[in-house]
Amino acid sequence: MSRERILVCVAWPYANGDLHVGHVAGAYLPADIFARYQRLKGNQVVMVSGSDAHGTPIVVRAEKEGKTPRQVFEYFHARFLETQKAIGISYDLFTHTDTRNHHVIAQQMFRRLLENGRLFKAKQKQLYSETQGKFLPDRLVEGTCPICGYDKARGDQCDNCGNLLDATQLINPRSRIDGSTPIVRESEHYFLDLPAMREQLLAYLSDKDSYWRNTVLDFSRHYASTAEPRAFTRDLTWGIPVPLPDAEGKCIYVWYEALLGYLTATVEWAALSGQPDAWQDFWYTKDGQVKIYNFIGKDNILFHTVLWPAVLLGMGRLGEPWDGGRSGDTLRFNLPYDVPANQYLNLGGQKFSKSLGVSLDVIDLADKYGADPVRFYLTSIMPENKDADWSWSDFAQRNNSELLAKWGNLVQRTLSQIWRNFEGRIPIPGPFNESDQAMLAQSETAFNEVGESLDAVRLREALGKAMELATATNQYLDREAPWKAIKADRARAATQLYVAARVIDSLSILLSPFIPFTCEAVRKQLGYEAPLFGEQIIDIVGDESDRHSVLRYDGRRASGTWKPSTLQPGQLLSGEPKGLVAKIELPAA
RNA sequence: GGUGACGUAGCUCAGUCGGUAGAGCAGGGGACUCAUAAGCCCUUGGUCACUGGUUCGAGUCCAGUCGUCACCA
Repeated sequence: MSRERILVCVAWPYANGDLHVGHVAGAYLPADIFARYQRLKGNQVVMVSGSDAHGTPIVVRAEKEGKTPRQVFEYFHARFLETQKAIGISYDLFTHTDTRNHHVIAQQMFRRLLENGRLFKAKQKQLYSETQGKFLPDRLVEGTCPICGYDKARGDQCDNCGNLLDATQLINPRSRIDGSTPIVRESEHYFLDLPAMREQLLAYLSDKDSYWRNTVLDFSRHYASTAEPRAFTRDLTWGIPVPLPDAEGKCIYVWYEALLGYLTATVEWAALSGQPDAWQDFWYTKDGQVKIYNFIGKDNILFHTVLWPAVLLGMGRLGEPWDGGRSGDTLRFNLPYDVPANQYLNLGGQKFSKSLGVSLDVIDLADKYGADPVRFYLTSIMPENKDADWSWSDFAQRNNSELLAKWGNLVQRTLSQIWRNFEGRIPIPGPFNESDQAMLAQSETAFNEVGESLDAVRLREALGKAMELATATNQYLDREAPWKAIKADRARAATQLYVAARVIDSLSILLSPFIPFTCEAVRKQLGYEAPLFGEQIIDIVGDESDRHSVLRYDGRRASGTWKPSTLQPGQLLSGEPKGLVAKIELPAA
């Protein structure tokens, strides 16, 4: 198997509120499962994301709380780091969009698109506040909805009828800051020339039928074929300034610079790794061995399947300062290989909503129940094809009857017999009979079968296949009954328990992308020293004017490989086996 | 309003090229006892959202209706 390069790009959380399990189920967890699997396969994996630091909602929140936008985003950024570490999302780099690196490259992106004729200037009508002397962002205006008549519609959307609006459509508009009446004024902006790129985009989408999700592809094609120009800049105070002398007060539209984060985070990762050019292996190399995956929620599909490819195509090749002087005219960026977008996770039938208090704090859950029970449940209901719903009783039930009863108990019953009867050492097996061989063979083919589902990013299915092997192992034990054999034929019992332990060893790999903490613990019990995966570290990087905290992955000690167990007879267990998974008892509702 | 997706057992989901529905969990029964009363064996559950159409035959194709969701206007 040749070594592939896999770039796992994960949606950038917007730093104006905490993460909830919906975010985790939708993007971060699937990305992590996939990245862990690819690492086990021996591929070169880089997984990047970061906090989206700019934009109006952060400014609004800051004004409300009497803080600066920077204080707001830094507060949430720090919490994002803790949250994702707690739930075990193994980013190679989780950074943010207010770094010097990101600013520099974002402005370069703008210049490249302009030079390549992909941006053009046009006038746009916007609401302007005379009392404040600035253009008002759409969501800072309210007025009467022209569609339903609701009198508190926001400039971007009416909360009553749900229709999206243009602020200039509002009847009797007023500023949400001071209540004054804004006037309509023209503002000049840059637009991304999507019509000019329709053909190129459709060509990009033309060979995805065999593996893209059907919720993603048709939708994207339709949009690509009809796409109109889209604003690329905004009148904003908190963002990355348009790098032109006549563009005072204008910033790059937050959406685009956040997308660019996939590239800039890879660049930053490379620099932090001491191989400043290594990012090019992922974004430039055209050897057919690079695959870029974008893990996102369904609301972001078009941005990733159409707009981001358009930007990448539009940049064509890179100029200074990040191409190392190596790029030629024919080079262009690699585009996303797959965009396995998930649907939404709801909570008790309701959408997650910070303002309505419909939320589940991830750190809380991880503290209370452990990361793996949460990961296990979220994977088994992962909204791959349709919206899913978090249910507390289902969470407890799946934990107790599947994670604990099937997997945890399998480990416990096997290891405790070994501990008690074989002095805590993996027993030395005799000859394998047909039943033993079938059991071992099943555990070996499971690597292909589970791997096939993981490669196709069908994670629920992959977990299901791995759990089938756990069931088969329980069946093997019941069939063989080593607790009986131990009385009559100790050598036979040794073989049976060896086989079971070896399959458990394999299972600890097969399940590890999903429930890494539990699997690491099993391996420790089995007597292994080296961990399967590396460690996540919260780190402070950058020089004085660019200091920022990030989440990194240190994979130096990682030893896991996606291969069947070769468990050594005689290996000493680490101690008396004790339960891996706690039972979840919910208070009666 | 436009585009697209989804709606299958109490719950979570499979159903490939159309041939009167499957799994796991829950529920019911049983034999065992190594194990966190877990595991194993057997088993009860479905007008496949609705209405029409094509077909010898449709969960599976077509049209429409309803419901849910996302994006776009």
